[in-house]
Amino acid sequence: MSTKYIKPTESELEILQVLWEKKTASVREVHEELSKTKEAGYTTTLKLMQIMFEKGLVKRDSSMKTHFYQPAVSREKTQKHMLGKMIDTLFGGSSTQLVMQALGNHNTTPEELEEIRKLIDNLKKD
Amino acid sequence: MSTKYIKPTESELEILQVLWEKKTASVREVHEELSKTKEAGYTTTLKLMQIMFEKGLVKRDSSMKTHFYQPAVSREKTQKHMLGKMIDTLFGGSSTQLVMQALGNHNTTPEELEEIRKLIDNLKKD
DNA sequence: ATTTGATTACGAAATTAATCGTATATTTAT
DNA sequence: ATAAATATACGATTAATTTCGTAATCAAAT
Repeated sequence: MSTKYIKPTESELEILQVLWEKKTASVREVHEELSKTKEAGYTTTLKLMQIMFEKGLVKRDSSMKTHFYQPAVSREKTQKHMLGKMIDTLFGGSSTQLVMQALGNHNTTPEELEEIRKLIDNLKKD
Repeated sequence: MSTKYIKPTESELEILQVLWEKKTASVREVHEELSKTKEAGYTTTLKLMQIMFEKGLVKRDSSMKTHFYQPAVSREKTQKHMLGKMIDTLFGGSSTQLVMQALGNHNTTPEELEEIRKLIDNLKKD
């Protein structure tokens, strides 16, 4: 049952992001959301979501006139894949380098730092 | 002097990776390196590097028959951009989430963990 | 019933990215 | 000098992604 990984394209990721957030949404809703930051026609969003359905990136309930879509791939799994790829192609395989870069450049609150430190302590136990 | 950021494509990134590593290289050298993991013709690599030159992603010395190429964008700046984008579109804007995911999924040696911990301690001081 | 509005389906154009073949030039070896 | 090997230039093709127009369908309002 090795469902092979389907790599979402740039635009598909934007749509997935909305779906991960809303859990369920119509094309209209997704489109409204995307329109906040992007310029594109309604049918473009529709078409993309139809393609995503064919690819198996989203599920949909088409029992009503307005179809409702849900993500069919988890955010976590997608994160993991893309992170891995990024570590490979941009950080020479070193996740540490990535972590250092991420922590260094983006501001993180002391609370978050503490959380990460706890995780490190836990990892060290193995 | 705001040189606008040029986003490398997937293939361009692979080439940049080689150049960042080697500092300077001919098309042949880059191609050999890519061939270890990828199947593509020599002229494909050549063409890509020519396009990258036009875009300003690489510099080149064409005073000899064999041209020598160098990266024209820094690894750090590229990492920063792509990381930022990824944090936005995939981790809901939380760099902490990305760090946790990276540390959790990819195996990191105790030494590296220690290094990260030190960084965290330093960041906390501010 | 008929019109109006919203929705999906679908094909095709437009754009961007990647691949490759062929011509031409340059260097090296014979 | 000539042939062989190696480079670049460049156009063309293919492939992948994104965009959109138009028709068909359905629901709601008149």
